Amino acid sequence: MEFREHEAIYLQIAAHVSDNILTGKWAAEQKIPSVRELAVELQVNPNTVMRAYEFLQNQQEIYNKRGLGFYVSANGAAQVKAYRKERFLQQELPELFRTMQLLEIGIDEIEKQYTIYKTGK
Amino acid sequence: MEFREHEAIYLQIAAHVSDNILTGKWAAEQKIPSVRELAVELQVNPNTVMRAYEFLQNQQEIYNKRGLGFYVSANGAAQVKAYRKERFLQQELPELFRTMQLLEIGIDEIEKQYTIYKTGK
Amino acid sequence: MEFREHEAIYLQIAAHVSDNILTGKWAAEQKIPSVRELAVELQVNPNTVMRAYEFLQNQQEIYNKRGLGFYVSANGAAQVKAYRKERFLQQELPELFRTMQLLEIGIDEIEKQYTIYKTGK
Amino acid sequence: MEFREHEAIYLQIAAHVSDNILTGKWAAEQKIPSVRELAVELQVNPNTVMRAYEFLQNQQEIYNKRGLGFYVSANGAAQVKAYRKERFLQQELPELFRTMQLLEIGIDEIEKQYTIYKTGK
DNA sequence: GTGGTCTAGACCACC
DNA sequence: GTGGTCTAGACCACA
Repeated sequence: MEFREHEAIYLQIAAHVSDNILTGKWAAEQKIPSVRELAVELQVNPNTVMRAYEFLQNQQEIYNKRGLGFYVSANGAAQVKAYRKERFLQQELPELFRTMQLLEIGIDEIEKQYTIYKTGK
Repeated sequence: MEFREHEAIYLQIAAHVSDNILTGKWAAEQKIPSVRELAVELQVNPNTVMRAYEFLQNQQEIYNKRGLGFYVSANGAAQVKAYRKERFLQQELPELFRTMQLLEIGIDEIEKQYTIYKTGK
Repeated sequence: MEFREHEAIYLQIAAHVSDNILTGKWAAEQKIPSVRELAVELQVNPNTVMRAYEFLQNQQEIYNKRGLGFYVSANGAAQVKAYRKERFLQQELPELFRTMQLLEIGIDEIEKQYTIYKTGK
Repeated sequence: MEFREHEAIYLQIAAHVSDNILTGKWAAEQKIPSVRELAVELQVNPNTVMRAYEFLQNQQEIYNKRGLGFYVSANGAAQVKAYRKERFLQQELPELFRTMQLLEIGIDEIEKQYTIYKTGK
């Protein structure tokens, strides 16, 4: 996995884990990779993975069973989805619209690109 | 002007100046506020404004006339716009689409929000 | 290290680092001294070293690993060399020739001085 | 006339005037353009031209007749030439040789470029 | 430990 | 007046 330059690595890891929970790849109550495992896989310092897990624990997407590891929360996926949807509609979208206006890009252009995106996959 | 917590102030200033160039508020070949002026206006240290100007100079949006101050590049607005449009279409939009897919949000939802946004203004 | 009067210190530091990369003293992918270390060694403010490193990063001679330090770019030396060679041939040399003409100095004089230089070392 | 970015304008003007004296375009004891004339021609502030003239006066390449203007010194050309030749041999050339060594450029390459330069003109 | 940002204040060359 | 550089010192996020 390669990391973007300008975002903290632990946040990128958290997002990555979040994605796996959201898509159901890691189901509720299921154990996720140990800190060390993931650290080796991603070639980062274990502390950094730990920080990502702590972050997700604070958001109650995952929880810790002492001595066993981290597990996906019962309603993990739902929670993540609700949280991110909220943020998407309240923050990201308005920002997008502002940018569009500044760059004089119409909603039709977005639709066009969307079609391209969907067919291109 | 108020600054967001998580982004470097000098980058926010640069973005602000960039916007003014993009919208044509500051036309090509026109002088922009001096480092000291803007520093007073924004209530930050002159060094911070200086960093923002350096950044924009590197991107060739503005240039310096020795002893006179900073000026908007001849094709400043066009350049900024082309650069940002490119980035928007190549990077931000695909990312947006990926998020939409993940959150199961359709293009119709975007259109709906867009209408709300436009009428709300 | 002593600094010339008329050139910004941070540029002299950058040139110094560049030389070390060019000569292969600091090999590709190798860590270079931390900002603080070099600041102590050169007896300058850390900010000044930081500016030098920023400059070199912009030129893609070095890059930053978050939390770890600055590293020589993969093709750092090659890039520096190509860049400087280009500049030498395209800019410095023609300027030299113009000066020679103006001062009525022939190529033979250059050769003579070159011999002196090489033997004198 | 266009000015290089990184060198003080008044020094570039001085060099330009010096060239004219050196080549004999402006002969000894002959009047050179007035400060204002040159300022208009070069589109710079008269103060800047004045500074260049002061600089040349210090080097005794030109002198001032009060109320009349600036004149090329009796032995202006000779003086300029001697001064610049000295600097060329003592400073510029050794620097050049050092660069050549660093970039692994031999004297033969210089000769080759010189031939190209001379025939190209 | 690493870089990154910011402030305050100073001094300078240049136009 | 303009930018440009430098220092000292602080605080922060990140690995």
